[in-house]
Amino acid sequence: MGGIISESVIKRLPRYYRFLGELKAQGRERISSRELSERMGLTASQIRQDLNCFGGFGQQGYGYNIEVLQSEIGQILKLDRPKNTILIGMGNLGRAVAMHMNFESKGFHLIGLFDSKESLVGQVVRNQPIRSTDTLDEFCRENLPQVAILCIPKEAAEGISAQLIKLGVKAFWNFSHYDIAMNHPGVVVQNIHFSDSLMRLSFKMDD
Amino acid sequence: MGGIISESVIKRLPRYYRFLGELKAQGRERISSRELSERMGLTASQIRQDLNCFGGFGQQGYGYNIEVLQSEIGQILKLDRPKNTILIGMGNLGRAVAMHMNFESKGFHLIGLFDSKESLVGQVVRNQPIRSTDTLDEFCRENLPQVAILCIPKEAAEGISAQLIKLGVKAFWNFSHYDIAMNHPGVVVQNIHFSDSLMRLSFKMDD
DNA sequence: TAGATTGTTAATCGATTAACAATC
DNA sequence: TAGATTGTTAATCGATTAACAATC
Repeated sequence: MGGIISESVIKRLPRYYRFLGELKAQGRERISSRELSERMGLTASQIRQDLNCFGGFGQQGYGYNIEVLQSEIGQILKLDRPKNTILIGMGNLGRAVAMHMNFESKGFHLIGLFDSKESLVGQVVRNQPIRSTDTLDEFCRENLPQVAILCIPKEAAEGISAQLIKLGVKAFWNFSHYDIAMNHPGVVVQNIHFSDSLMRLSFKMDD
Repeated sequence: MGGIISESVIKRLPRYYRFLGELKAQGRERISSRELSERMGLTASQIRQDLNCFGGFGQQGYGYNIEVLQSEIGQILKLDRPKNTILIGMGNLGRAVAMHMNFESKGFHLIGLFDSKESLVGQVVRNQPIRSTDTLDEFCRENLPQVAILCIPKEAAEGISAQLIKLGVKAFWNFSHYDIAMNHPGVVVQNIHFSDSLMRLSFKMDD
């Protein structure tokens, strides 16, 4: 409890959070590790092991209170903490990410949108003006974003990420193929690599 | 060699493919497992183990020929095989996926775009008309897509995926939170769950 | 109390790393 | 040939599963 949490456990936490949210929405009050395991396609053992990395949230003979457990996991995931966030790159992908995601429910406050293309600057997306990347330094010094979402090509990502790290950005949601984590150890990164996912899909298809 | 490949190995294959592609683009001809391991942040042992799941692509005392190895991995990933693909859901996300992805280079031929919203039907994206989901059955019987990309909400995904599986779709690239794999064992699925990734990012941020 | 189900320890399984003989 | 580096076997490490005493 409280020690270093393995990547395997971290990967499963958001899924627990989602499943518990659904159960809560269905009006369910309690659930056993066995029933949850059947719904999620895991073993009951694994669920109990995972949860006990963080504390004893259950009760013998009863199981887990769904609302309490979901809320606990939400706190473990720090979804309640406000995280000032900027998004760089307002092409198709950046636009979709900006419009599509429910950032606020996870504590990510989207405070700035940026693009280097002058023709996009000034356009309004999600009630926010697209700003020029020329103003990035100034904006960051004033607003101290902690998180940056990179929807830019690999070549641009190298420079921008170095710049942002200097300006105090500590976490990246990275849609580019530039390997931030490799080049800047200590920074927190989650990658979304569409093409890797597509290739794995291709691999798994029948012969 | 040729046996069952573990998920851990499958996850790394696209990354090998990408790194080798870059080395090739740089004009490099050969590389040792040691040098590749340093560039990728892995151990040389792991690389050799991974590759030897599929065959002996290297040569003692020399290393690996970059072009040959990349091409071999491409074949292992079946990127050369044509895969007729449809995309369901042309909201912000579907649009971005349709415009942004370089499908063709991985063998995915995008042959149809669909949405249930009548106001979108007829619009042209990426040189293709958006079709009504009412015409899905007919279209699939005529064109036999093997892959479907789902950019629709959870509620819609349940029905659409069942429908598509009946129509012979064998693989899904799933952006929804509906758990296709769980409900339809035997079907091939790769999920992209943005919000799970965001939650993991949140978790990893400093306290 | 009896039944259920947790928290936790021990056993198993699989993946990663190390070592080294084979060989280019 | 000597040096380099693979392919592969053995050792280690970590994650998953099983088992069960604790306890609600």
